[in-house]
Amino acid sequence: MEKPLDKLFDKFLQGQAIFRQRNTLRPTYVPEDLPYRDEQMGRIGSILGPALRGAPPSNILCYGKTGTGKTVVAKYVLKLLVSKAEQSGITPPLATFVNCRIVGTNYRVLKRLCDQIGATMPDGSEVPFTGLPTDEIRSILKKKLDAEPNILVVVLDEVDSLVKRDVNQGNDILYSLTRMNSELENSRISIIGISNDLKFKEVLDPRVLSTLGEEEVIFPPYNAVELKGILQQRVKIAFNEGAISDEGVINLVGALAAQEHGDARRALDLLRTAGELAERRGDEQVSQEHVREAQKVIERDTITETVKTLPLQSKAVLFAVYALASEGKRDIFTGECYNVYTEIAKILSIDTLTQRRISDLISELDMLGLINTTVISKGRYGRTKKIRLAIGKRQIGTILDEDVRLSKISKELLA
DNA sequence: CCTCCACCGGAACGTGAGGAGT
DNA sequence: ACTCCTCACGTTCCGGTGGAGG
Repeated sequence: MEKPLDKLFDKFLQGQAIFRQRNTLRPTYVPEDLPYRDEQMGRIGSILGPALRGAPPSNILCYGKTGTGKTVVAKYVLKLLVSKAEQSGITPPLATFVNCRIVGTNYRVLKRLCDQIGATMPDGSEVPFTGLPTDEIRSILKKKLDAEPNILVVVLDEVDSLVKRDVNQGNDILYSLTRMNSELENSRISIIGISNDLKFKEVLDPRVLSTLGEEEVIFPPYNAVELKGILQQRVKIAFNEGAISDEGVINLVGALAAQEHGDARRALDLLRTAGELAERRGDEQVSQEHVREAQKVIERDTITETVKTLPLQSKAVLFAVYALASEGKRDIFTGECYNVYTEIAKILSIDTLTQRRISDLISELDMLGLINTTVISKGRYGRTKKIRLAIGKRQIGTILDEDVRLSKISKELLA
């Protein structure tokens, strides 16, 4: 126990730790330069450029899957724009950033904007979290903006989640923001919407779309070569020299992430986890072995997370599958699963749902990748779904056991 | 070739919680 | 305080179906 720890601390003392700047591998980090996104940066830059001359830029919609650099490019260009304006002695545009997945409502979006541009209540205090009519906070924002000529650039990250949560409300927010322009005398607002969902446009109100979607910028996924380039760049700043054992490590990370539809965030996450793993073990270098291990860790973590956050009914269904699998059954049919589920529900004293509903829950578990199902016909003996656990029994068992309600019955049932 | 099992999965409807408007 | 909507979650009802066995 003492020895490896001793060794580990020694490493830190000698400054031989693996990381130089771990934070540069986190998704929030904006690097000095962004490879392979010249085209997108160019587009956004040329659209925002007029802001330097005091002219309002068009609104922009950015599309692309997760980890394709949308957010980071937006941040990067804005940062540059602001600093350029400052250098030239021009009032810089007000750059604000709102993540719509976290800040989910009309009011809170406005509140965030007020905070970021320093709009306050008439008495100078901060805008309250709640309690004001939405109209009022809107006019506070307007007043502050119009006090002097400003250009406000609003980045709405993950706008699609806004509309997904509530189509009407989402459209309302966007509509009220775009419309605010015509109510302002001195200032202008321009919006950069960022969306993961390519179909996002379809559910958008046409009035909103016509103003919001003036310009569109597409972010394609990175391919394996590009991912490798990005990794190489980050490795230089994130890790100490020689901390990566060989070229193969980066290639492997790149290849694994490329399989995940070119998600750079995943790639960097994988690299960081691999580094942390190596560090924790007191190894001097990150090897391919660490990367593979890290892949497993990440996978396991996401599975654990999805199972944990499952509603109790779904857990009960999963438990039923697990119980049957533990009895050595490889293939489980809906009927059997339902019977066991009924037992479990009884013991848990929760409502016993109908088979129809359970059938849907089973499909959901399939979508989440926790089980695999195929519809098969057993001829004379009917048509049903063949269910299999998609993950290790051991892992499912331990996670389900963490739920107090289920851990009680696991003994009862297996007895 | 037909039958008929045991479920699939679509559709319409019921219910209660939570928000927005008034 | 009140009504009106919308949603998520469930239920009921039911037509549909691949293929083993007659």
